[in-house]
Amino acid sequence: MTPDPCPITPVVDLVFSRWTTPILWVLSHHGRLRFTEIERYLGSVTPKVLTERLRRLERDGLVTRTYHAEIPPRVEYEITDLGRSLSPVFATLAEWSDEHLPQVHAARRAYDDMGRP
Amino acid sequence: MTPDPCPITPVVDLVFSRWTTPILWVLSHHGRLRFTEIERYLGSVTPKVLTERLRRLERDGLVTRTYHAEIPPRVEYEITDLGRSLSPVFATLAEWSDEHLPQVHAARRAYDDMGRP
DNA sequence: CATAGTAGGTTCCTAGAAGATAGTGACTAC
DNA sequence: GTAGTCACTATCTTCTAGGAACCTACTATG
Repeated sequence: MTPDPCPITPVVDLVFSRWTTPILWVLSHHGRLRFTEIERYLGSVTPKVLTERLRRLERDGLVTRTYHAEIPPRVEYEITDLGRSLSPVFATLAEWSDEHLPQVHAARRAYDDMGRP
Repeated sequence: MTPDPCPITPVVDLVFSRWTTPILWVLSHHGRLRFTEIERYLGSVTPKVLTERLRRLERDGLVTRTYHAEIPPRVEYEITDLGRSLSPVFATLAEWSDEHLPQVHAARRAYDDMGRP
């Protein structure tokens, strides 16, 4: 009984699952990066999760993975045109954030101060 | 060591956690709704999770909750102006979806067909 | 009188995802 | 021969979303 499901749910699952936006962000701002470089930029992600996310982004066509069979191995990740096409979405979101995020924080303070000790 | 964290992460956590977009969607398209009406529109959400999400949206100032002390009780939820201000974000996202989602599906098919049996 | 139904939840329990920790292979530098 | 590099995997623990059942306080039905 879902007569009117939200039409953007598929995109939300695609683009806004955990770690995907930070990964796309660093790749779009620093170009081609190696695994450990992404890891360092993100700061707190574990290799297991980062591998999972990158594999998924690769499968979805948002990043490319280039493996160089050297010792030690070298793998480079790069954002694709499809991934870059998301930038208007991120821009709109950043704009909303600048304009309205303070209101959210104010609402939270008001809610927390109201009879919930 | 996060010299350049993704600036939209706070908004992503706010707006794109599980069930929040569908909830905002039905509230923006059907106006003032009761708990069970939202439940029916979403179809597969459990009351526990729906309560949690609505409380959080209320705290963040994106929806209002109006309690009528009747028997049986009646509670109405409505989207706020702050919540409505997100519609450009959703519109950009819907647009991207229309234009690029097929490419994502094509990328997935290509990836799955390529040597991963 | 005894069920059954109603609205808006809560309580308890389980399954799956995220996260923390340690290890691997094949080399190089000290 | 010990330590370090890189891109991961393997294993364990925690955390959260989800499922099923129950609650209050009433009304309507048989």
